[in-house]
Amino acid sequence: MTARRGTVAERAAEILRRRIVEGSLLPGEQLREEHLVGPLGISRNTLREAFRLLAHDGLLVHRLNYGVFVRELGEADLVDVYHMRRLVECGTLRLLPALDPDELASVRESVYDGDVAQRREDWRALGTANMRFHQELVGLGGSPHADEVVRRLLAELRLAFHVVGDARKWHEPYLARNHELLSLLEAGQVEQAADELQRYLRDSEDQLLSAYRADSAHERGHAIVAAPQGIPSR
Amino acid sequence: MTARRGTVAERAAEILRRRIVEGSLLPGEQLREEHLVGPLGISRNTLREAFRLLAHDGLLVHRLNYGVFVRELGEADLVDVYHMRRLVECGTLRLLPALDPDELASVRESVYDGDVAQRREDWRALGTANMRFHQELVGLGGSPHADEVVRRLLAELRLAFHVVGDARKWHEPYLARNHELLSLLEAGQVEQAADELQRYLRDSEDQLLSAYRADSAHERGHAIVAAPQGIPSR
DNA sequence: ACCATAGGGAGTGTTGAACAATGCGACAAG
DNA sequence: CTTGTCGCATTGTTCAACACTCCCTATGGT
Repeated sequence: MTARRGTVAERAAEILRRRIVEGSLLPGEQLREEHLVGPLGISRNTLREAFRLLAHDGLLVHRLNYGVFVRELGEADLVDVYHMRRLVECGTLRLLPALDPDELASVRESVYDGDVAQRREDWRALGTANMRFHQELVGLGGSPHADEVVRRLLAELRLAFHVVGDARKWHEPYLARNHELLSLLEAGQVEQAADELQRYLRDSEDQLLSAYRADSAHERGHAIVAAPQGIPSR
Repeated sequence: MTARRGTVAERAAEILRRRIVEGSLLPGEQLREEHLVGPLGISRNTLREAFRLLAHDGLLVHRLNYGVFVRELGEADLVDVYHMRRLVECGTLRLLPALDPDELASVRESVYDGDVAQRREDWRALGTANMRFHQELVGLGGSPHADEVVRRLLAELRLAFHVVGDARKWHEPYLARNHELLSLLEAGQVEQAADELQRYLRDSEDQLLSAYRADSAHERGHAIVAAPQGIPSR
């Protein structure tokens, strides 16, 4: 019947992860244990274990004795995610040794998946392919730790992408740059690839951040951010 | 009574973490639930939660339906840890903006702690101070993700240090280099500091790896190791 | 001696219910 | 508008029992 590899908690976590990534569960939303135990068909203890797995990926946050909530990414979080991505992704490329052409197979494949998605106008798939591209890029380094960190960073990023919506706008412009990065790697020019990736990530960050600011600007109607001290609020 | 902040599971995890770091629990050793539930005075579910926390830090590994074990670091793991440390620590230093002298306070303090420990010939404390030095170094970058990653890496390293024993030999030579790094930072020469840290970490890795090889050489009678071609190290 | 294979058993995985502990929010008082 | 208190909903933790899986060993065949 259902896939039976891994523990029940892992499978439950996978279901919840999908709901979060696809937007069925929105950032800030609370996940109540009693409301999920029934539909998922698992016990409370197992559900709590699934919560921990997702919290470990940064998708959920625990508030002691109050509940678990879908993580909300603030601007500072976004900046940190991109800071870390530049550190790990660019650093990995820079330290890359000469690589056989077939080592690039999985990278090439993810770019190809992006092409297909674009032709099909399947923007969600394009986003997924784009994420996988970066994952495979880091995978070239062969470092389990780096893989793990990037996996986590990309998972968090999906929270942000969902806030600003419109997957096409965010991912389509970068498909061409993925091609360019791939070409540079195939030519063995890792330094230039790293530099290009640096610009790439900075552009992506800028774009996302300005969208974030525009979004939060018209969203808060009253909550003035830093009310000047001493002045009566009305 | 006992400190009551945080959950019971977190406190239990802290106890176990200390036992692992201090060597009361050796790498490869199995932690059986029934044998720990009593002495820790907690229930099985809570203990399992503590296990998850430590597994997340890389100190324990789960084997499905078989048990949890204290993580054993192989050579490949060590290489990966240092690879990642160079990526994050050196990268952080390189991207550091001009910093106020008092931002270096905590770094200075950790170096000072190392001096004190050396005078007292408390080699365990010297090791701790050394670890904290690197943690504070990365802390200068102000990146929560980087902090978290380095915390994890250093926790794993303690496993390796315990295997080869003799804390003095591993930490004392680096105290002077900590001073040098601090001086470079105080002078605002972040690039040179990053370069020095690069050499620093490479030396540390080499030293630890050769000790590892010497150790495993007379320990294994037959099990030939397939030379781990994991991380491209140079 | 070597390899494959079928139990046995130890220990984890999961459940469900019960009780304890705590933070939140509403309401009341200054 | 702030401060303080109280009730309650929700989580934190415990406990006992059962189901399930994998490791190990012994058995049999070659």
